[in-house]
Amino acid sequence: MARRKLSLAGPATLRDVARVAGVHPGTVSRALNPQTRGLVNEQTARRVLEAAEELGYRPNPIARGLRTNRSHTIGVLVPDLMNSLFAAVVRGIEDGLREAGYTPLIANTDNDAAREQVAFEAMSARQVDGFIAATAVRDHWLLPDQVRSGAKVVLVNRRVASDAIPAVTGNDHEGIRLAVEHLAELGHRRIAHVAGPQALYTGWSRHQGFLDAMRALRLEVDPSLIVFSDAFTEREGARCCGELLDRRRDFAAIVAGNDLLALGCYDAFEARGLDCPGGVSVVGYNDMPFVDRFRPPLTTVRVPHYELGATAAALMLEQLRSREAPPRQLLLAPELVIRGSTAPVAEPPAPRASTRTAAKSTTAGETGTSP
Amino acid sequence: MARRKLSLAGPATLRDVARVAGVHPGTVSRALNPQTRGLVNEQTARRVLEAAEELGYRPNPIARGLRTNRSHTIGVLVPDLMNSLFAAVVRGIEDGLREAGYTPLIANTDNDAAREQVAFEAMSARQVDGFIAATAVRDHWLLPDQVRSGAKVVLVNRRVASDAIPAVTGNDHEGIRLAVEHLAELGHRRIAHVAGPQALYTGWSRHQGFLDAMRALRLEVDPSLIVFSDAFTEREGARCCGELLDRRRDFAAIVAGNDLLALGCYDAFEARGLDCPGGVSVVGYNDMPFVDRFRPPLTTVRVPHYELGATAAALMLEQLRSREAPPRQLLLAPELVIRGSTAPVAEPPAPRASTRTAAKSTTAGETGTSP
DNA sequence: TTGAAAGCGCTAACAC
DNA sequence: GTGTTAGCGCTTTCAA
Repeated sequence: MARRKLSLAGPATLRDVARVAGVHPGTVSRALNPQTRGLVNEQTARRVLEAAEELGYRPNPIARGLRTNRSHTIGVLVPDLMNSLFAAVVRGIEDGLREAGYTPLIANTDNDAAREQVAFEAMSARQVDGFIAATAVRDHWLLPDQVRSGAKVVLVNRRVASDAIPAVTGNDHEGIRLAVEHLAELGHRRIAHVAGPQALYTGWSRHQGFLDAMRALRLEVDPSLIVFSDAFTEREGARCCGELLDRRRDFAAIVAGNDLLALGCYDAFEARGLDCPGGVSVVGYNDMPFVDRFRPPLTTVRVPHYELGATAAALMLEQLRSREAPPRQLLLAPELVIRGSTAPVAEPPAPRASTRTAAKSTTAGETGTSP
Repeated sequence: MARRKLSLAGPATLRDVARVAGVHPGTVSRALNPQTRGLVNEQTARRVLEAAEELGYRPNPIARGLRTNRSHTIGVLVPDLMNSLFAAVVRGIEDGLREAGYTPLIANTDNDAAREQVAFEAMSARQVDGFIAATAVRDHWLLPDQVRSGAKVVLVNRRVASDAIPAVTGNDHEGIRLAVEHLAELGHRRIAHVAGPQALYTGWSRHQGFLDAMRALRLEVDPSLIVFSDAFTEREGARCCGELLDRRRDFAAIVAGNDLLALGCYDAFEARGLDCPGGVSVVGYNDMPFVDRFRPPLTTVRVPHYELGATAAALMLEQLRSREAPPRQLLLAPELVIRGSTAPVAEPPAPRASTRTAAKSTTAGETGTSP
C-alpha cells in the first residue's frame, strides 16, 4: 500500500517499475499488457505486477496513444445535451463504451454545420478512434468525405440511404404507424400532421411514415392537413397547429413530429379555447421525461433512447475490432404510450370518409408494444 | 486547398511542414506556436504558415501533451447527465472552456463513490489538467487527498467548509429565503419542509437555509413539520409529503428541496384528495424544464445552472493560468418564479402563530431577483 | 524469454 | 534567428 516513488515527482513510469522489478522496461510493457503477457516468464510477470502494484503504476494512455495511434477515445457529436433525448443517448453510449475501455469525447453542435465541422476537426486532432454522430441533419458533410477517408463513423438517431455506414435508429415508420392506428381506432378519419423540419432526419422519416401509415389504412392524405415546422420546438408547434386550426376545423386528431411540437399544439388549442382531448386529440413522439405530467398527460410514442446509444456504442466497438465488420443498420422498436391527450371522435367523421369501423377499442394506461 | 501529403499516409506532421518550408522542425514549432512566434523571423514564419496551410497541418495534441504534461482537457464529474440540471451545467462548462482551447471529458457517477473514484483515476491517467466536480456528495473523498496532492479542482453546485477550493454554487440560502418569504407574504405561518438528502450538499444547504429563513421571519420552526427524503426523487417526495400529511394537517404550505420532491408532493396531494394550491401550497427548487406545464404550474426557485457551469469553467481557467490564483468561492443569485402552486392561506393561520402581517403583496409572473 | 534500440510528434534547453 | 539535440512514456521490431 505504500506509495513511495522512485522518480522524483509525478506518477510512476514504466521505467520505475522496471527498476524495481529488476527487468528491462520492454519486459514490463509486455508483462503488463494482457495481449503480450504470454511472451513473458510467469515468474517475471508476477514480479513485474507486484512492482507495478507497489508503485501504484498507471499506464499513461497519452504516451501509449502516441505510439499506437489509438486513443481509446470516441468522438460523440450531439445537437444539444440539454435536450433530454440526447442526454439519454449519450449515457447509453458512455455506458456501452466503458467496459471496452473507451471514453466518449462529447461535443454539442446545436445542429450547426460549422460548429460540427470544428468539433470534428478538434476531435480528429485529438486522435479519436471513431465518431458516433447523433446529429440529425440530412445530407450531411460528414459522410461522403470522412467515412471514405477511413474514419470510423456510426450514426445514431438517423441513417442515410447508403448501406455503407452503420446506424441505429428508432423505427419511426413503425412508431408513426402505431400513432395513426391508435387514432384510427378511436374513430378518427381525418388526421392532421404537424411535421418536424424536413432537413432533420427524424422530421423527414416521421413524415414519410405518416404518409405510408395513412395510405395503409386507406385514409385520405390531405396536403392541407400537413404543416411543416422549422424546428422541433414548442413555439413552432404552436405556430403550425395554429395555422392548421385557422385553415379548417374538420379534423379532430393530430400526429405531431415530436413531443415539443405536441406541446405547442396544446398552446394553440388553449389560445383558441379548444379542449384536448375533447375537441381534438394529439399524439407526440419520444416520450420525454414529464410529458405524463402535462395537462393533459401526453399520449406519445416512446423511443428507447438509452438503448439507441448503447447499441451505437456496440456497433462502434464492432467496427473498431475488425476492419471488415459489416456495417449493420439497426432499427429499435418504439412503443405507443396511451395517456390523456387522445380520445374518440366527438363529431362523426367528415362526410367523404369511408365508414370503416375501428377494429377494436383500446384501454387506457399501459400499452401496445410493437414486436 | 490541395491536400496532398508528403508523408505516405496519415496527417501531415511538423516534419513535413519543415521539409516544405525548408526549415528545421524546431523552427516550425516556434513559428506555429503564438507564444514563441516572436522568436522567429517574420519572413520565415510566413513561409512556415503557408506550408502548414498547404499541407493541412493540424498539430497533434497527444504528442504535445506528452512533452508538456498538459492535455488541455478537463475532467468533469457529474451525477447524471439525464438530469437536465446537470446537462445545463455541463453545457455551461463546455462553452466556458471552449474558447480557451480546453475540452471537457465527462463522466457520470450516479452519486456512487466507487464509480466516481474509478472515473477520477481514469481521468487522471488521461492526464487531465484539472477536475470540475458537480457531484454533490458532502464529506467527499476527492478533497483531502487529491487537492492537496496538487490536482486542480473546482466545485460546482456544492462547496466545502475549507476556503482552499474554488467553488461556484447557487445561493441556496437566498433562494430558500425567497421561497419562505413568498409563502409568508401569502399569509402562511406554519410552513413545512420536505428536505433533500442531507448527505448531498444541496439538500443540506437548503435545509439550513430553511431554518434560517424561518427564524429571520420569526416563524416557528416545528421539527414535526420537517421530513428528510432519502433521494431527490418524485417517489421520495410523495413518501415524505404523505408522512407529513398523515401526521398533521394544520399547515398549508410546503417548501420542497427541489422540483422533483415538489412533484412528489403533487402525488401525495392527489392521493389524499387535496387541492393545490387551494388546500396546500408548494414551492419547488431549480426550475427544471417543463415545470411550468405541470398541473398546477410549479412555483419554484430558478437556479442559473448554465451560468454555474460557465463560471466553474472560468474559475478553472484562472487556476490553470496562474499557480497562485486565489481560490474564489462564488454564489450565484437565484430567482423566485411564481406560478400556480402557491396561493394565500384559505383558513386562518394556526392559533399560536403571531399576527405579523405580510409586508407587501407580490405580483404574479416574473419576479424578485437577489442582488 | 528478455534486452537493446528506435521512434511515435512534439517542445525546449542549448548552441551556433 | 535558427539548427541541434534530447527526451516526454510507451510499444515494438530485432537480436541475443
